[in-house]
Amino acid sequence: MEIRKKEPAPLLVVILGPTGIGKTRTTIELAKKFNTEILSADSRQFYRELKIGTASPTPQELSEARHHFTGHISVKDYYNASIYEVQALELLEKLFHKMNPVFLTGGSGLYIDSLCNGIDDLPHVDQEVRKKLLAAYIQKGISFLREELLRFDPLHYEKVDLNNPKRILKALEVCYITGKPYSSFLTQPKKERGFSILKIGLNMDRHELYQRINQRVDRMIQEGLEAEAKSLYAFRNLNALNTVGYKELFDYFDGTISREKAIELIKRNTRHYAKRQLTWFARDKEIRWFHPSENEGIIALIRSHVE
RNA sequence: GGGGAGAUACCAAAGCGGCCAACUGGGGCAGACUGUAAAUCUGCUGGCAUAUGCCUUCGGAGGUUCGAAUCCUUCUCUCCCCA
Repeated sequence: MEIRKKEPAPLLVVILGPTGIGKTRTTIELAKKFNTEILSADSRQFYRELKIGTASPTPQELSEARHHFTGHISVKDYYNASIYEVQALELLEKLFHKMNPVFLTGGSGLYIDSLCNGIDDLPHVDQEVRKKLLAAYIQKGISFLREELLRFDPLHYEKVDLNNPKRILKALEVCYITGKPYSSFLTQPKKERGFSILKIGLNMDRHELYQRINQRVDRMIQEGLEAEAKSLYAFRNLNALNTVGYKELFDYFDGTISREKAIELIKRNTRHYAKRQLTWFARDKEIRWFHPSENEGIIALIRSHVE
């Protein structure tokens, strides 16, 4: 029998890193070089109404390389990492027929992970159940959530952060809907993907990064972030607007804080966010780290993986 | 020139004789995180030590006291009011 040479698996190159590090620019250059396209893994650039404040790729940048998952949904839509996993996987399969590698870039660790490793299947959210739970929490406090969780899912109770209402709320939601413990839906094994993955992390000296972030916020203000936020003020209670760059300006519009204070807070909160991203990425040992200026090294590494 | 208020750790700000290495907030640092994640949550933050602990701090210098960030004297500086 003839042994056929196995088709090499297509490659997904993930360009990740903290906000403001220069992922967009770097990835566009790479996409041009490899004549391919880009998927975004930035949970806020998904929203088409959010442009300036999320540093979404500009029309000019979009014309340089084809992007996916930027502005594909509205702030009014419900979305999560699982939906993203399904959609991104579907798209990737199509793209790999025509090109290789394909780039993925963004800073949302959870979304990157759910595409790379998979995320467990959970029942769909029931808005009614969710509302009731939230109301109960607001009325009775977190101790109520803890008691409920202990009753419905003692296993998960042992593991969750009992100070974090969001975590408990999510778990209870699933318990209520299915009548089964939330933890029973959590199956550790990593999902197999039909492509290989190369993770490239971009990072630099912390002070340098923070300076870039501060400057970028000033630029956003110059580019009209305030007007953008104003136009979205009506949606301020939506989760998608619970976003750095918008929530602070909403407070300013309310008269709670000064304009200067709002800008200062945007800078600080962006810095905090960048740190959280770095903490998330730090535990992923597969990431190969580079300074954004190390183009040659990055290209060489990708080449060696594409063959 | 006269009168008053104050100087506390990176910043702001409590403490006003022992329970103070010093409340609290901010900032900074570190961390957790399987679903609206740019969200949500946690810890540390004078130095050394795994820790009991030890060492150096509350503008400077003296003093009172068993014991001071806290009381007294004095010096320096800041702020406010009247000239």
